[in-house]
Amino acid sequence: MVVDMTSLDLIACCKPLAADALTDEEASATAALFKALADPARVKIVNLLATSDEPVCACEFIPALGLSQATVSHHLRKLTEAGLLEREPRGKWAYFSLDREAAAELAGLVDLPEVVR
Amino acid sequence: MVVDMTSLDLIACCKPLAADALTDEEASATAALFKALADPARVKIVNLLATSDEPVCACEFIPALGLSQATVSHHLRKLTEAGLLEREPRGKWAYFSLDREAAAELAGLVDLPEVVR
DNA sequence: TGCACATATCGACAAACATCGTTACGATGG
DNA sequence: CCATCGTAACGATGTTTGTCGATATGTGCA
Repeated sequence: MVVDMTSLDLIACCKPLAADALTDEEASATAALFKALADPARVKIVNLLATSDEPVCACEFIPALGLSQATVSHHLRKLTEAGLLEREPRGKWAYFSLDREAAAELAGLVDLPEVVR
Repeated sequence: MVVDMTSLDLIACCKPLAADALTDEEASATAALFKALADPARVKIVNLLATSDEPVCACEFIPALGLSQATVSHHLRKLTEAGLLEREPRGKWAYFSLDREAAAELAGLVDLPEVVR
């Protein structure tokens, strides 16, 4: 996208923005985290895990969410890939728990007050 | 999806989940907020606004994001609809600023420590 | 009034996504 | 070893979403 910059007379409406803006990579990484939570089913999963002090069996989410086993597995995968969940196999069951560190990182992201200077 | 429930011997792997789970409406509302931020361009917009103590002209975002005017307008609309941005027309320009109240609400959402009990 | 400009909206298109039935993988228990 | 059961992966399908060019709307200015 090449723009004709031969004249400078188009700068009229406002002052330059902050110089320390997010890079493409930072913005994409942040968006990926939010994307992992951008679904009601995944919000419920995180909520259920946040209110449980013990890992939760995958089978619990199926009735709790009212979705098929395949769909629940899909959502658990998305959250795990995003780093928000930890997966712990126990025999033939899979137990999931919140990655508290990732949750803290997420909390730091939206903690704007410090960013506001 | 009708399941044969004539016997109860399938309850074996874990204990019941917390009773105070999110409702469908709560989960959807929360997901909608995250969905608004689930895009790198929108993350950048919020970041730029968070680091500016004054409203920012819409035209600033076009070079900052490297996207077309139509696309930038689309993203600003999404964020505004989600309640995260405030739109203020000034003559033929449109100025945007962060809705600090909505940002605080978002911060409260991911502030898990209290939910962890 | 009419032109120039900033922004919003429309229509279209490709990519990503949620959902599910089915199948494959692994572990348990007889 | 075989049958069973829980979970993950595959393939398909309908929906949503990001992107852009073109057009419409609306404002300021000569």
